[in-house]
Amino acid sequence: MPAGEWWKVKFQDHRTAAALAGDTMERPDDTVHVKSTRLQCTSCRLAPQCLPGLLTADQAHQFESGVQRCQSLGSGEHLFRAGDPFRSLFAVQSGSCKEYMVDSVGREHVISFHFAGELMAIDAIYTGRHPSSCVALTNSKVCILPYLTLTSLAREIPALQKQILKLCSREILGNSALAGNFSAEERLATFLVMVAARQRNPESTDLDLAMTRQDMANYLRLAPETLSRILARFQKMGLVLADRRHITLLDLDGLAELAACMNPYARYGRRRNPQ
Amino acid sequence: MPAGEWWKVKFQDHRTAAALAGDTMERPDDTVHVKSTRLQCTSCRLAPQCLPGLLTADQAHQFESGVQRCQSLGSGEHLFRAGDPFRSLFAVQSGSCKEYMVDSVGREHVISFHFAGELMAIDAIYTGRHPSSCVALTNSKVCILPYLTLTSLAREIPALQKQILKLCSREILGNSALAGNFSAEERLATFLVMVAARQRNPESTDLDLAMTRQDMANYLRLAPETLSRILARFQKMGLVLADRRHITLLDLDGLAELAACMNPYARYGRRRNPQ
DNA sequence: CGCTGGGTTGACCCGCGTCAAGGATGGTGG
DNA sequence: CCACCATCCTTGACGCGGGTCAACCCAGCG
Repeated sequence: MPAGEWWKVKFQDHRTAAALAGDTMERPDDTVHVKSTRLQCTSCRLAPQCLPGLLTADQAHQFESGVQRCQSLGSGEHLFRAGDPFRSLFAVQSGSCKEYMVDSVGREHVISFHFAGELMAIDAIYTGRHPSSCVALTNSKVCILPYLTLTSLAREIPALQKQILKLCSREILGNSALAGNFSAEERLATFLVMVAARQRNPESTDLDLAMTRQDMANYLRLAPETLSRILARFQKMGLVLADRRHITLLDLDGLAELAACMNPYARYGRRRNPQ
Repeated sequence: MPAGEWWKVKFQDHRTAAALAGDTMERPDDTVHVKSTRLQCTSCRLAPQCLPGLLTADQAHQFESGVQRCQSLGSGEHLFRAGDPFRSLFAVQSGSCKEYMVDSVGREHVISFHFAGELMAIDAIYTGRHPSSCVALTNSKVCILPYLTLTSLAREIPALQKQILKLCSREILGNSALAGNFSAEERLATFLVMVAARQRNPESTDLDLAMTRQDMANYLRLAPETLSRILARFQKMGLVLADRRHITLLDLDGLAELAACMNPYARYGRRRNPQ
């Protein structure tokens, strides 16, 4: 029995639009689910932090014509589901998505949220199937990056290869920030600071969260009630101003301090106690 | 301010043998810390699941001469420390390592354990510095894979590029297994099943853990006392037989069931209720 | 021997989950 | 325009899982 066998995951077997879209990518004639209305990488303001980040204009064009197609997702629509065959990576162009798994007891575990400029489905490369499901939290646009095309292109364009690995690394880094043994308060503070750094305008301290309290709580391993209470406490402490999904961070330094400095998104040079 | 700035991590500033070893790799004349006693990839029994996994014999030779050097680590010795500049990835050849971070309050958070055949330090690619520290749990040997050499080699050998991405994916997949909102019991069960699948002989149900209960507990977000108690409970239930660091898994199916089927390492076709 | 570090066990308690009720908001239809 | 409802969010009361503290055991070792 080859070593690979032991890594197989337990799949839910759902057919989805995304699986079809994945198929589509390998057979470019079939254009179902692939909308033509799309932003060019060369004019996308997120390009610097996305895959074409390190490319010259020429390379970006090559990249674009080689791999990029775009898919529109309505709020609540699935991009792929656990068990779908893996054919493409995805990049969020606008909007935001949630990756989650449902365990055998029926509990939902939110693996990660993905905002504009972020790469999705890296965890599917290993097994060749998506271990998690991905759903749009708001109306979103997602760039489809057929994996085979992407890797062969990466061979031609070293800067692209470099960027793919960087984004894989970022994914691992980001995940580890909340994985530690932190209190509910610390996790929430970390989350807020990280989201602030990852949103479209990272200078802004205004967050418009796309996810429900339930999703946030699942991600942070909290009950939604606890989340609500801690947020209320933060507000009393003057750290934030929370109005439903609109949250204003009043004291970023205070939050970062609560976050126990484990988050890799911490703004550089903004710390209260540099020591 | 470029987007990259916001991702900078707060570094501890330690100089280590590993940092030097990293330097060494870029200046091959300096052979300090690089032992010549090393196993060839072509004769390494772990090669199939390691980086040379998909290579032909010729390619493996090319890979080997291009990048592989070996470093011996005594138990408790550090491979790198948080803040060290990133120059190389590492692969465990024998023994096992612990990656951890220490937060601002002084608590240790174990990011991951790495066993033979596994890739380390992927999380350092993004920032160019190691966010975590890595220490050998037992006497270990580690293959040093200079990053620049590795990526340029990956361009020449598509199978190598493919394998690098697969291992990155595995890393992400593995991390997410324990990240969810599981009970202490579920996390421990998942851990045991995962370690069993990852050890040298995955058929064996005998584990010789290299880490202390404290390390295990830190990794599982538990107090060592809780870990001890749950292990005792597992023993009473006939699931395991625990004698200090030697643990025999008596009922793998029972453990996998407790693990709530969220671990990607679950053995295929061994489930009690396939339904 | 005694010392040391790791592991176990028991008693107690607190952080957070659970359960339940109530409030706000937005969509839909009348 | 309002009535109605579903969904999301908040708040309070209470209980439990697992953390904390302390004592003890056990193996290894000088």
